[in-house]
Amino acid sequence: MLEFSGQYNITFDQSGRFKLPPRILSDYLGKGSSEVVVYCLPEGCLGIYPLEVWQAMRADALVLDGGSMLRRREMRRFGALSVSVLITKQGRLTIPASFREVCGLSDSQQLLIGSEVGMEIWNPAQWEVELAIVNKYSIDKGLEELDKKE
Amino acid sequence: MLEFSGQYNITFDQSGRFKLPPRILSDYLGKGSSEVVVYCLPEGCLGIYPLEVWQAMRADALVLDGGSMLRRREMRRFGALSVSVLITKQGRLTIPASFREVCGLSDSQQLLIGSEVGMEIWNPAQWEVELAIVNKYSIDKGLEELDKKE
DNA sequence: GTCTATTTTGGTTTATAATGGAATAGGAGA
DNA sequence: TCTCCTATTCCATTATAAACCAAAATAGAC
Repeated sequence: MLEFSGQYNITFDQSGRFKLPPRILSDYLGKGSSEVVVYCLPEGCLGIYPLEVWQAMRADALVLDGGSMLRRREMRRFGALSVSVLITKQGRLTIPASFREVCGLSDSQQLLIGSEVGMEIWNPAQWEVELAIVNKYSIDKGLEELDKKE
Repeated sequence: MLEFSGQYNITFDQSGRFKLPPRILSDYLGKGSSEVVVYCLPEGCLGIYPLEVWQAMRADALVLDGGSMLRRREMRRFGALSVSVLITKQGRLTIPASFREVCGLSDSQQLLIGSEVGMEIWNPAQWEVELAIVNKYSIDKGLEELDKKE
């Protein structure tokens, strides 16, 4: 069974909550905790990761050396752009308003997109753009491979 | 549960006090003390750190050897630009007027930004600039990764 | 040194927002 | 058609934030 896959329409209510699709809900709960981390990705979407997945991402990015200001910026990036939230008994998730705004997710209708290790929330219009980029990347790669063979 | 993370709007009252969001309040109190250190950062914001965190920062930054004048300057920097304050029973924090002025935080509406080991108070306009810097850094890093793969 | 005015501090109240839960309605599958 | 699952809406409770007020402390004038 594939985890954290597929595309879903989600609807935010007035309080900034949405309901997780049942299948995705069990993907998260299957990790043993109802705590997930919401993280603003530079691509312009929100990542929703199980705590342990996020901790691994964080560890990868950690800057050990560098001046104190660089170090602070790194901590600021993760501190400011991530927050942990709990999935309620009814499978609802509340995304803080500031996080939605930063990523252009103020409308109530958004997309929930699987990314294998977690889900991402995308503005439908921005998702179109991203999908085009992703496709173009694979097509270019394919052409490149062809060129090399010839 | 992630500590000292997220973004919040805060409002200073006429006495220069603001209320800590409940979650952030418990992050500070969880360190065992209601004493925190306010420190002017060169980025143009105010850092609010648990006492022990600030002591570690200070120890890292302090130049141990070097001429006595250099040493005095270091100590002067920490002395002049930091002050300890107490969180009240009601979760309020008073920032001395001089500290707010130095960092351009005279308006009543400001931002409280997580930095993993403490919080920072930012002027909303300045935060926009900083966020752009932080994002550019991660995007550049992402492009770099793509380049390496090709 | 005492009195007064002003600022600061702590607390209370009230309005607003967030949360949790339940009920209803819609759809899919048997 | 019936049943079960899911989605959406609504409501009640709780929590939070802003404003307000009173007491205390500080500073200044006389």
